[in-house]
Amino acid sequence: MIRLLLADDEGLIRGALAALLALEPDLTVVGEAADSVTAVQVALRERPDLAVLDLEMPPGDGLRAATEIRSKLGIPVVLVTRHARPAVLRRALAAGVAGFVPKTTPAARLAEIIRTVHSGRRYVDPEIAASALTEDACPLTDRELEILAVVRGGAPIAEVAAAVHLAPGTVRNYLSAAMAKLGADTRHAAAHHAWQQGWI
Amino acid sequence: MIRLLLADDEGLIRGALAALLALEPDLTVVGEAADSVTAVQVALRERPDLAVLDLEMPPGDGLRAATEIRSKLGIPVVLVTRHARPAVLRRALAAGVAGFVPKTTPAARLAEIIRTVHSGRRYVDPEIAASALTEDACPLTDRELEILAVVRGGAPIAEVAAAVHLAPGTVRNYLSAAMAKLGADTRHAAAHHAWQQGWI
DNA sequence: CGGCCCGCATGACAGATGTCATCGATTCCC
DNA sequence: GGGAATCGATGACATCTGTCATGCGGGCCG
Repeated sequence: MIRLLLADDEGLIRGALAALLALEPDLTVVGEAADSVTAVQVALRERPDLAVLDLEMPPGDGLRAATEIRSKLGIPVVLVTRHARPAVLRRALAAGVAGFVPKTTPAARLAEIIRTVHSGRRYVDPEIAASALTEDACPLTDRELEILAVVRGGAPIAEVAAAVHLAPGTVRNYLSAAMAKLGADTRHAAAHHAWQQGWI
Repeated sequence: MIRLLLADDEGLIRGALAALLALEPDLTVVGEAADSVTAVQVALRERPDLAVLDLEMPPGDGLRAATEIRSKLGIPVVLVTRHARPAVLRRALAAGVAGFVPKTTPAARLAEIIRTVHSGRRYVDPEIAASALTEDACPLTDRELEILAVVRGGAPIAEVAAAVHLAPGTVRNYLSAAMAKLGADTRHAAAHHAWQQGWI
């Protein structure tokens, strides 16, 4: 019997996934959580064999919870996400996640994936993995990404500069470089693009 | 026995919801679809008693499918959405949707809601309904919304003007008005805000 | 009819933004 | 130590953007 922790901020989805997994005789959900902080707490209390986490989960994201659960309990983590892009996959694997499942995956496959991961192997969505190998990596530097992340909310440059502790002129330089690399006309278009690619 | 159509573009969610609903003895899923066009086709073929549709579903959105299914089959539609804001609720109700369920709803409630709607009554998430009554309506005009929708992708003003067939100066005027109403510093912040509120 | 409001457009102007050349400080490597 | 590379910053300049005042035409209502 594989004991699972299930975390997703959307109650309907969390409950539906629980119902789906309850159909499997060898799986049992021993804990649920609606945010990443609770997820870690419940994991420490229930000591599940494996954790299934939604990536899009406040506060921050599920990746932090995944890292923490892995370091504190040493159990494998399966990450479920709607935003399945190569860059996201890279970050997830870097964080030591054992399973990477887009929400477009057929529901019937989830149980097998969980068993695969529980047995010590890894599972990565083949389509995303293929893209990750063929697609170019993100051409942006860390600073450029950091700045674009702030820009995404629509903030004017002065605010961005304050947020990242840089001079406004410097921010404009970084944005100029990022826009050139991305072929974007405005910093907002660049931020939009970077987000769609999963870079920020 | 209530015969259901289930449409959601995310296979994992669709399958999980099917598993959840299959637990109820009086509910049966007779058709599934992964996009709004297929949803209408399947509905016409299977003639379900009720349709459960995800709002965020390509192409366009689930609202179009909801309207079409209602007009062609006359059956009640339950709309499930992640983006539950008062403005979205208003649009859904205007389209004749009988049930409005945020994805944060506890999973256990979905079956009751479906029964309620099937019996001819309506169900609207109480929290969203309360906000819809107390919150101010959208202060933006149709043109302002149309323009903000184009702006959201990060396009420069010239492109926006071309997209909506207006002079660039006029676009700036509309944006200026919208930004004033929304208290935003830039058109991008305004577009971001309008989207968060579900206005575009 | 005449006034009035509204949608659309224009022009002018200040301030924000994108581009570019350059410079100081730090680090790394030979 | 010298030199190259990198990061952060500055200043100048052309453009783009946001604001405001204004004008034109078409409905609407008294």
